[in-house]
Amino acid sequence: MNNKDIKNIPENVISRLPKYYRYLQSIIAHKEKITSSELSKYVGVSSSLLRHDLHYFGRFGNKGTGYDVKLLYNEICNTLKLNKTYNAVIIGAGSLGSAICRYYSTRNYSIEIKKIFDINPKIIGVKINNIEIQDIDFLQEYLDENPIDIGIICIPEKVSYNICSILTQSGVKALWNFSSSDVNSSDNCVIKNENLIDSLLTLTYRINNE
Amino acid sequence: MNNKDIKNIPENVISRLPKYYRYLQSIIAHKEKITSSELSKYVGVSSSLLRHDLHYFGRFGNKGTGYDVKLLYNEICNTLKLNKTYNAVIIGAGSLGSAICRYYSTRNYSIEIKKIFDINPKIIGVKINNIEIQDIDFLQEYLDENPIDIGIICIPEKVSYNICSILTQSGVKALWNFSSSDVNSSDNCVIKNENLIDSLLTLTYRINNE
DNA sequence: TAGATTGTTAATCGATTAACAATC
DNA sequence: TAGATTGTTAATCGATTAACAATC
Repeated sequence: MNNKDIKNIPENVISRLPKYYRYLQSIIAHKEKITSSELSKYVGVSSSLLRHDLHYFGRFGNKGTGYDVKLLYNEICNTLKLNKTYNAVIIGAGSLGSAICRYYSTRNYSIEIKKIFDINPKIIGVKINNIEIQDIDFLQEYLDENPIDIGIICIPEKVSYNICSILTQSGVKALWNFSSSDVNSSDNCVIKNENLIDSLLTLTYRINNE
Repeated sequence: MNNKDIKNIPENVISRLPKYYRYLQSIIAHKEKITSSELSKYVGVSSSLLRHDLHYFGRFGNKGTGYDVKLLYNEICNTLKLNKTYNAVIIGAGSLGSAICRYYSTRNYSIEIKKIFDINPKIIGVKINNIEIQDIDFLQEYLDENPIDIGIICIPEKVSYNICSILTQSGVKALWNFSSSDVNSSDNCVIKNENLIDSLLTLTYRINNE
């Protein structure tokens, strides 16, 4: 397997890697080996699919005995590129923005929240877990001087379009969008729309039909 | 198409309906007709897929002219069962629980947040958008007396397992789980795991490989 | 060695796209 | 009527599962 093929890996495969990763993380301290059927059971996929997924990236197991937990954990870590730190800013210090700020600033998940930006003068200067809320008017200036990888959008849909343009045009590599209107994908920026309303609406369907 | 077939509709189809629904909602006041190719463009699918999706539920269009916006909106509304109100409780009044409470109590999305439960005595009795925070010790009692459809889990993974059992055994029909450990699916309860860490970890992969 | 489990290909299953007859 | 667009089936594409040789 060489790097040229990396681009062709299906989204579905990528989306399962964090599940494997998190389970391995949770057992790494007290378990040395794990088989594909054990690991797959915890994640809720077939062992065949798990092995098929890993096969995109290399050969990490031992025939007969399974996988070394530490080794497989590190391999998935490398694959997901979690060895470096990603700088992020949150746009919007409302309750959702604050919640996400608290969530990630207290965990160690290779993302570092550098600033929160908001439009409300009353809260500018306030700190959330030692991260300062700054005036949104200084966003452009801040981005010009600081390399930011990820923009986390927690503002209403009506104002999010302009802000997203500023972010993508300033070289931000990914947008994680919690506003209720989807951001269209663009060539130079990875977009992940996290629409909580859509998610809830499928729940109401399933309540009635399962 | 008869109701017996309803159970066999693919998840993928269901997950696109809210996207159609939201776009129709946004134009319902100023647009009367829409074609499959217009609507599909906004949602980011092919027109063929859109028509194929709708075909699972019936025939709502007019050959030659497309779909009546109001009519299609209402049909999707019916399909997703959004005509009734779903009672919900939030477990955990931390920043994420509070954020979700504010989000849904100020919007009109067929879900009604009835109570928030928390373990912290300092905030019990406090109201968020007129919804009271109540002692988690009274959860069982509350559920015995009030029919709740949806439980929204915003507490750490370590305590979420017990709470989820209480909820499912008390007849709650769906769990919307924001804790960082997945809840396993069960026969009598619809589970939707909304793992924000997994979502972020796929973003780091895509930043490096797209 | 015997037993177990991976890595890998082929078979199956399901989802999307293409095509076009029906018809407004 | 002529043009446009749906509804619907068949064709294609992609994802999952099954199977088993390789081998620890």
